[in-house]
Parts: sequence; structure tokens; C-alpha cells
Amino acid sequence: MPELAEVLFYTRQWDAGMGQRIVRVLVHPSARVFRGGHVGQLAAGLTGKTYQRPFAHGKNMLFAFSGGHWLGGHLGMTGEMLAADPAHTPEKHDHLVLYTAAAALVYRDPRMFGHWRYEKGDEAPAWWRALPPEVLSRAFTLRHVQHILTRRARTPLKPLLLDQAFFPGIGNWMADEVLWQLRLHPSTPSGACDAAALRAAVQTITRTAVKTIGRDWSDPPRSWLFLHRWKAGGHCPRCHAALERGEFRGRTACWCPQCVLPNSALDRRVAPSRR
DNA sequence: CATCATGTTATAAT
DNA sequence: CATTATAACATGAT
Repeated sequence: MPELAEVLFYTRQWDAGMGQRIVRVLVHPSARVFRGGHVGQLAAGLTGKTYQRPFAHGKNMLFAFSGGHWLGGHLGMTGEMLAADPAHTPEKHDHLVLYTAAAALVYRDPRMFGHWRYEKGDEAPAWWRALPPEVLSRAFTLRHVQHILTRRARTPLKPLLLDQAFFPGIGNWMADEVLWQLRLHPSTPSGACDAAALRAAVQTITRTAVKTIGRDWSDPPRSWLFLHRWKAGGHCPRCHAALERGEFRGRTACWCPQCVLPNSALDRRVAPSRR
């Protein structure tokens, strides 16, 4: 599920255990989502510590515990966080459960594409501090976006938007939403895209998603592509034309063939880069 | 039974 | 070297 706003929502599900002591740590026997990490150290390190607070950055999560203990997480495709009853009995796909007196903090993930790491240190781990500028941060300047579009001028916009090094937190549905709102075809060469317009669309869509999905899992506006893009047979909420679906770099894209601007390059053989 | 899925990454091929 | 395609990961929903 999880893109930026969903990730933010999930990090907050553990708020029920904020300020609480971890009395017991339970790790799924397969330990698959820990990717070879030392789960014994994780369990021993977090037991007795206090859960302090969550951080979200794009699709990455970081949880701070007292004494300089950190838990980094990524939800993959089907990862989910929830707070359960303190007496929670782990279910089939519960990979990590932190028990406190107030709540059991659960990480659940059927497909196990998510991953978790534990570390100890006075400040947030190096990998966290090295993450690229967030799309709603000050550092996500027009110049920055211009630089990306120039550097990757021939790359189609859809895969560019999915690149976490450039647009952290943007996933498949948000990328389709951005392109649809800009009336751009997913194959539009990045160099042909206006940086200011792209930046504005990415930021307003992110802000609205954070205020709806991120806040209480409510749906973003019905006028968005969001609700209509999921399955084949959907219709454009703007012009009611049948939506089109296709594959780009292994991911499904959905767009409105009617709304797409005529000058947004549909044909990749057409010479792309300019400026 | 076959297909598809809101993600990432290693490896192969160009 | 940079870019792109493909497979792989593992499970559940349709």
C-alpha cells in the first residue's frame, strides 16, 4: 500500500505506545523482514527501553527509543503498522511486536517485502541522514527539480517520478495522479516537462494526501484520479473517457487518453530533449 | 487455475 | 559508464 501519506499514517499507529516501556519484544520465527540483521541484538537492545517517537521520510520510517536505540523500517508492498491490545497474540504475518503496558505495537506484512533494521547510536543512523530532500522540504527547490529534469531529460516522466532518489515517497498512484493532473502522458520525456509545474503538482498532491490519508486514512478528493485508477474499466473523473492502462518499466500506469495534452510526447521516437 | 498488486534490488543486456 | 529490461522476492485478492 504504502506511499508517503500512508507511511506517515502508519508511523503514527504506534503512538499508542509512546512514552511506554517495552516489556517484551517478539520476532517472527522466519525473521525474513530483518534481512540477516541480528534479531537477538534487536530484542535485547529494545527490551526495557522507552518508545520515544516516530519519524517518516518518504517511504522510510525511523523509530526512536531511549538510550540511543533506533529502529528503521520500510513497509515494502504490504507492510502495515498497528497498535493492538497489550495481550495481543501474534498472527500469521506479525513479524515484530513490541509489548508495552498500554498497547502491543505490531508490524504486519504478508508479502514480506518490507525490511527493518536496528541500530544503536547517539544520533539518527547515517543512512537516515543521507536520504534525499523531501518533496515538502525547503531543500526541494525549483532549481533542484530543474536539475533533475535536465539531468534525466530523456527518461520518461513516470519512472522518473518513481525514483526515490529524486521524489522520495512518490509511488505508483501518486505518480499517476501527478501526471494526470498535469495532463501529461506517462511517457513524456522529462526534459519536456516544466519544472515549476511539476514541483507544484507534486507538492499540492502530497499536501492533500497527507491531510486526508495521512491524517485519518480518509480518501483524497473524488475529483482526483486516485479512486478511479485501480482496476481496468475506470473512467476519467474529469472527462469520463475510459482510462487507459499500460506498463512502464515493469509498473502499471493509468492515464486518460482524452485529457492528455496533444503536445505531451506520446511517441518515444520523437526527438525528446530540448531547452 | 491464471493474473495482478500502492516496492525494491540484483543481474543481464544494450 | 549509463540506461533499461527482466527476474526475483512471497502472498492474497479477483
